[in-house]
Amino acid sequence: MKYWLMKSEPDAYSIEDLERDGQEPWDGIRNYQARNLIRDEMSIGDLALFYHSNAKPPGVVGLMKVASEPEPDELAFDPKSKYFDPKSDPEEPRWLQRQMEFVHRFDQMLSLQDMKDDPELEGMLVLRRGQRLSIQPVEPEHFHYICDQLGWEAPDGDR
DNA sequence: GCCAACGTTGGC
DNA sequence: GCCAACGTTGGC
Repeated sequence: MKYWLMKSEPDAYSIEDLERDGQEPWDGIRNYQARNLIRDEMSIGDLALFYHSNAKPPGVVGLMKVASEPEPDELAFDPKSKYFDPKSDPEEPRWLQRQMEFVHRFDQMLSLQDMKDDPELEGMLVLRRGQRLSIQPVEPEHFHYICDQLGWEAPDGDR
């Protein structure tokens, strides 16, 4: 199993929204590096940290898991969508999404500042200045450490 | 609102 | 293939 960190602006889609919806297509990815990760590297059942970006403060707020194989991102075909991409051919979709399933909302957020202040989390991509990738791989040690900090115990088999 | 860090585009 | 211009992300 691999571990991920996935960003969303809470104004657009928050952990509260995912808790309510249960499952949501993670669409609107328009970066090739992120697309390649969801296409090639993710597997069903992988766990992801839900990260609120552009928030006050930004940070990790919950957990979700990958709940589908890659699917075409239909927004790319919709001229009315802000994610419309005329270069994405429905016969060979350029942009992909995964269904993401709600797992847990932490009682407390682990803010970006908290993470920067913790030497245990040194090296995490999200801490790199100017790092904009909206889907990032997370080291298992970092993932489990964060869950421990937030009082969430992984089910048997997750570690 | 500012700006650093990139990714993308397009002229050449 | 190079690179300048431009656009976006996202912390602050």
